[in-house]
Amino acid sequence: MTQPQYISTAEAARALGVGVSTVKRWVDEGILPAHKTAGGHRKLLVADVLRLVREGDFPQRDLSGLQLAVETQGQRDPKILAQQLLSALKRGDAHAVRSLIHGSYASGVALETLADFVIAPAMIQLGHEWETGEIGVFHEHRGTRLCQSTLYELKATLEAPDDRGRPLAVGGSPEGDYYVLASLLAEMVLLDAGWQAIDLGPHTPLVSFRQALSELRPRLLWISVSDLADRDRFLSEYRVLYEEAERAGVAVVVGGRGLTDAVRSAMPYTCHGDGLRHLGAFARSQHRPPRRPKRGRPSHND
Amino acid sequence: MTQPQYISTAEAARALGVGVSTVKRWVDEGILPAHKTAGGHRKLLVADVLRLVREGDFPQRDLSGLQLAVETQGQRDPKILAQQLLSALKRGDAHAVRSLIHGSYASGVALETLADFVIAPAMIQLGHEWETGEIGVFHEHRGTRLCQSTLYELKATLEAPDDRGRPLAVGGSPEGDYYVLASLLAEMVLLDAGWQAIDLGPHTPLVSFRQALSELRPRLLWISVSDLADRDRFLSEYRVLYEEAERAGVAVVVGGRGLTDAVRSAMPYTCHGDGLRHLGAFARSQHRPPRRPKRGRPSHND
DNA sequence: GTCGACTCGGGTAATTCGGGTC
DNA sequence: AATGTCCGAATTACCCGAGTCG
Repeated sequence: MTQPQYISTAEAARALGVGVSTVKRWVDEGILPAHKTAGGHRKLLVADVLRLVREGDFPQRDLSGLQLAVETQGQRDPKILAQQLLSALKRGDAHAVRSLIHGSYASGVALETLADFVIAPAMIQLGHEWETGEIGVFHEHRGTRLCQSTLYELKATLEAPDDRGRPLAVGGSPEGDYYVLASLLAEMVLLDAGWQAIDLGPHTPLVSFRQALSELRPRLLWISVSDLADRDRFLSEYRVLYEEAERAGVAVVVGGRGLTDAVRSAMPYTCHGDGLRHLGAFARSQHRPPRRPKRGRPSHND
Repeated sequence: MTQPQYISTAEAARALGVGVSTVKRWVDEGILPAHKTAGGHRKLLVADVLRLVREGDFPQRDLSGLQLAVETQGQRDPKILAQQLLSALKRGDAHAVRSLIHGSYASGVALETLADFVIAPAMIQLGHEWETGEIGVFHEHRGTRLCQSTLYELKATLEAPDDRGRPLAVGGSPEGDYYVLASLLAEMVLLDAGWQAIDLGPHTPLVSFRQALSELRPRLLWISVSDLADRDRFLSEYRVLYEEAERAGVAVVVGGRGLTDAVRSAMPYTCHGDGLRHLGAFARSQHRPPRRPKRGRPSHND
C-alpha cells in the first residue's frame, strides 16, 4: 500500500497543476527524476513529485488526485483536522488516521503545521483525556502507536534517495524522556527541509550526543524534551554538551513542551521553539535546497 | 540454494509497474528473455528482469519485490544475514539495512525466521557490544531506530486493505519494559499470518490489557517481555489477566527473552515461545487465511 | 477428475511520445 | 524564457473466451 507508486506524466501534471509537456520537459531537464519504459513512456514516482512540490515554491496545489492522497479533500483547517485526528485516534481507526495525515500533507499542509497544529494538539488532548480518566490507558497507547506507525510511513516518503550534499543533523530526547513522537517529528521536519537527519530517539543520555557530535560531525543538533526527569542533572550535562557543540560550530536547537520557561532561561542555545515550525524555519535558513523549477507566479490555466 | 526463481507475467508486471500485456509484448519482442512452459505460459527469471532493469532505465515499482532480492540473492542463510545486518546497523547504513530486511523478506525468508534468526541476534549482539563498551550508546540507539524505521516500512506492506474476516489479536509489552522491537515484530508476524493485530506497545500496564480485552474482544493476546522490571508484581497481575482471558476464551501467547524459565514456570498460558516462530505457527493453526498471494513459504512450484 | 486461479491469445480503446508551433 | 496546445505515430492498458496450472 505504501510501496513506491508510479504515475504517468499526465497524472503528475494534474497533481502539479501544470501542463503535460512541462512535466515532460522537467523530466528531460533532470528537474524531476523518472524512469522510462522500453517504449519510452516516462514513469514518475509519487514520492519524487511530492518532493518537488514541497521543495519548489508551488502555489499550494491539491494533490488529492494521486492515489496516495485519500478523501480529506477540502479540509485544511488545522483545528478541524486536529479534532478529526483525535477522534480517529480514540476510535483506533487506522484508515482514518492514515487518510488524515497523509492526505493533509499531500494536499499541501506544511509538515510543521501538521506537527504543531494537528498532531501535537491531538496527542496532547489524548494524553489529557487519559489523565482525567475519560479514556483508558490502552486507548492512549493504541493512539500513540497508530500515530507513530503512520508517521513512519510518511517519513519513508520524505527520505531522499540521494543524501549527498545535504547537511547532517542529529538529535533525540534526553534520558528519562520516553516520548517518541516529538523527536520523530523533528527528524521529519528536517528531512522535509532538505537535510539528512538521524534521530537517536527517546531516552538518550546527553553524553551520547557528545559522542555522536564527534563521530558524525553534524551541522545541527536538536534536543527534544517532552518530559524532564531530572532537571538539575539535565541542565548540568546539557551545558557541557552545548559548549562542545559551540566549539565544533554546531547549531543547537532545543524545544519541546518539557522545556518550561524556567528551565530554558537557564540554558544556552542557538535556537529555540515551542513547536517545530521554528526548527523548520531555522533549518531552511541554514540550507537552501538546490535545483527547483523557478516558476514565478501562479499561471492562469486550468 | 539459489535455484532459479521464476515469476509469472503478472508478477513481473507488478514489479515493473506496467500492465501485463506490456510484459507479454516485451517478451515476444525479445526485450525480456523468458522460457515457456509446454502450455505456452511465459516464465521469467527474476535475474533477467533485474538485469534489464539495471541496464536500461526501466521503472522498478516494487523495490521490496525484486530489486532488493538481487542484492541478497543467494544469501539466505540467517547467520550470515544477521552478521551483515549487525554490521550495517553499527555503520548506520540505512540503505543496507533496508536492503537486507526488505530483500530477505521479499526473496522468501519467512518473517518469523527473519525475526528470530536475523533481527533478534543482530539486536542482541548490538546491545551486548554496547554493554561491553565496544560501541557507544549512540551507536546502539541509532541502530535500534534504524531497525525500527525499516520494520515500520515493512509493516506497511503487510497490512491488508481489507481487514474483514480476519481474527483480531492484541498485545504489547508490560510496564517497565521499554523495548519496542519485540512487540512490533510480533504484530508483524501476526499480520503476515493473516490476522488483524493491534500493538499497544512497550510499557503497557497489564491492567490495560484487560481493558483492551473487554473492549476489543480479540481472539488472541500476546505479551512480549524483554525486560522484567518487577517480577512479582508482573506475575500477580498477569495471573488475573490470564484468568480473565481464559474466561473470555482468548488465547494467551507469551514470549520474549525476559521470560526466564523460572518466571515462565510460574505462569499459565496457552502458548509460549522463546521466539516468534511459535507465535506464527500458533496463529496460523488458529486461522487459515482464505488465499494469500505468493511469498510465505519456499514453495516448490515451476 | 474437478475446480479455482491464473495465463494466453488477440482485438480495441485510451494514453503517451516527439516535435513543431502558438 | 517558459508554458500550453495540436498532431500523427507509437506504446500501453483493458477486455474476454479458451486453455493451462497445480
